[in-house]
Amino acid sequence: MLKIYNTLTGKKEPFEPLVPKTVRMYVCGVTVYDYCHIGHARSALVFDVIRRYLEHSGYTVEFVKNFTDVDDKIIKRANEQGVSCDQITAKFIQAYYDDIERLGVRPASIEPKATEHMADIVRLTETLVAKGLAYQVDGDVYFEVAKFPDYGQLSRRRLEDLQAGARVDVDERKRHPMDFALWKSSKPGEPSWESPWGPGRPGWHIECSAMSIRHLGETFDIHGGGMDLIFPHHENEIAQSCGATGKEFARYWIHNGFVQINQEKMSKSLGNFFTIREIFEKSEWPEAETGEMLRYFLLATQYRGPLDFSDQSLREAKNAVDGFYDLFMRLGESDTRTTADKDLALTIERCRSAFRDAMDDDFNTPMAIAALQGLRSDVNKLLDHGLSTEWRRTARTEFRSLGNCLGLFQLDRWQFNAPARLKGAHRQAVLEAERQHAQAGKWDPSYHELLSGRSKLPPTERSSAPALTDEEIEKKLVERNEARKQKDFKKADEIRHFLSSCGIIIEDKPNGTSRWKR
RNA sequence: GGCGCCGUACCCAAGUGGUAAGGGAGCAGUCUGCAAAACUGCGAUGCAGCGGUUCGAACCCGCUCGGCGCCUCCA
Repeated sequence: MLKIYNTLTGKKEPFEPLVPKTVRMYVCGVTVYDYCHIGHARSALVFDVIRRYLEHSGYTVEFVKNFTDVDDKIIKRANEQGVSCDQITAKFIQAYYDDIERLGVRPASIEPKATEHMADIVRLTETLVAKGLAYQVDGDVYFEVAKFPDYGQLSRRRLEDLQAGARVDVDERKRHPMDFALWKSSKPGEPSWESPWGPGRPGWHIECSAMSIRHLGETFDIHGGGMDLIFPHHENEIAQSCGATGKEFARYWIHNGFVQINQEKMSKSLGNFFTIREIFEKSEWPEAETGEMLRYFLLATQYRGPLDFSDQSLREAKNAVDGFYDLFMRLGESDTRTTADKDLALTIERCRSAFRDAMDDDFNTPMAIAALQGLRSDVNKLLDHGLSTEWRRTARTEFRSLGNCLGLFQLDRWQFNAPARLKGAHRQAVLEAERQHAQAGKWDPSYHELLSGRSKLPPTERSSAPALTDEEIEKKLVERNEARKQKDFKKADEIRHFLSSCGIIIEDKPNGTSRWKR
């Protein structure tokens, strides 16, 4: 039984959708005026995983995630850059897709834009005015919070506690300081739409009410977003939507915690800000591996808690994922032994059950990952005892299936954290091999720093090392194993060190053959 | 001033009343020509501190300390 922590009640509650087997879910996407940072990534990822798990659990998920493409910040940005609002929003919507795709976030079922729902927005505003919950002042329309008795239920605030005007000047025309704009008259040069109150544009919150009601109905199951949206955004959405329809709006409210840097919220004013594309640009690993590493990192913390971002945590995540792909490599090899075959089914069943328990408990991804780690360890043991090719395939399939809920373990090839794994005498030998290559002018010696333990995400210098093709590597491997057979270990080691200095790790198998990895 | 969150081993991180999951890093060992992988073992008598409730508390209550967020735009 799935339980979800509901912000509205402050409790974990059993989840029962309004319509059996179907979940209708709305998530506040982004306001498109800038590149996405890791915080946006976390939010997108959290709800992507929730959606995936609901589907895995047998639900059909109608998942709506919006773009807010009319907004003060967009107008401001457009004016700064001397371009139109459309140009700004088009650019950053595309950037959003680019970034989020690299993280393996699946597109929502419907991704509506505010600008495409003006009729809905105007109609909703008219309804609120007609019901006496909103009033017009000049060309603006405000929602009157005092007319909505439940105002503050989501954020657990009383109207009297809200010290409006403490940090910003109160508009004298408003009846209550907390009244908020549904419709704003537009100044010359600003984007505007016709309305009964004159040309204008929607306020910040109304578009989400309009779009969610349009695509999911007046009452739906899940509404989500970042913690910071609880107030005022979601509070106001509830007031508008319930006020207009007289019905319950969203039934379960889910909010994800912040990404922090050194215990502080990321923000532009603090300058502690990482965009998604920045992470990819700085990563020393290929795109797919970087995406999965980031994903693992973001899911290794429960979605409601704060999450501190650091290079070290990111590297730890990479190492952890490497461990899984080490296993997948073994699972890809054939074996005729069958000793452990009979135990695999039970092992898998245990993991499935633990995984389900974890995810059912308010999407506890760290616990779910622990279950997968358990399976990794168990399967490695079975592999030592002897697992047939067929059952190896079964095990790999299981990792794919469960991993798919988290968006992990879908890759066929994986580039390992090779240089970081080298230790001791071997590392010295590799450094020496590399030094010789550098002297011979083969590649940039700055690669040294990569090998000798760097602490920051380095600029990608790997590209300056000789890139060997698979065929070249295979050829070297044959050469080396021939040497080993002849007991010419000096030559064998030279080849090993050469390959290591190119970022290739060789692992010898008991039968005299070897596997390699990047 | 109001509302709320966080503090668990070297690091990350579960656990929210029944006697501290998991991972990463580290150390030791098995295996191995070397190396890597894998496996085995080690690692918090204690969960910021102090009180209280309880047969029993990391979990409940109170206070204190430290850090953070929201109340203006923000994932």
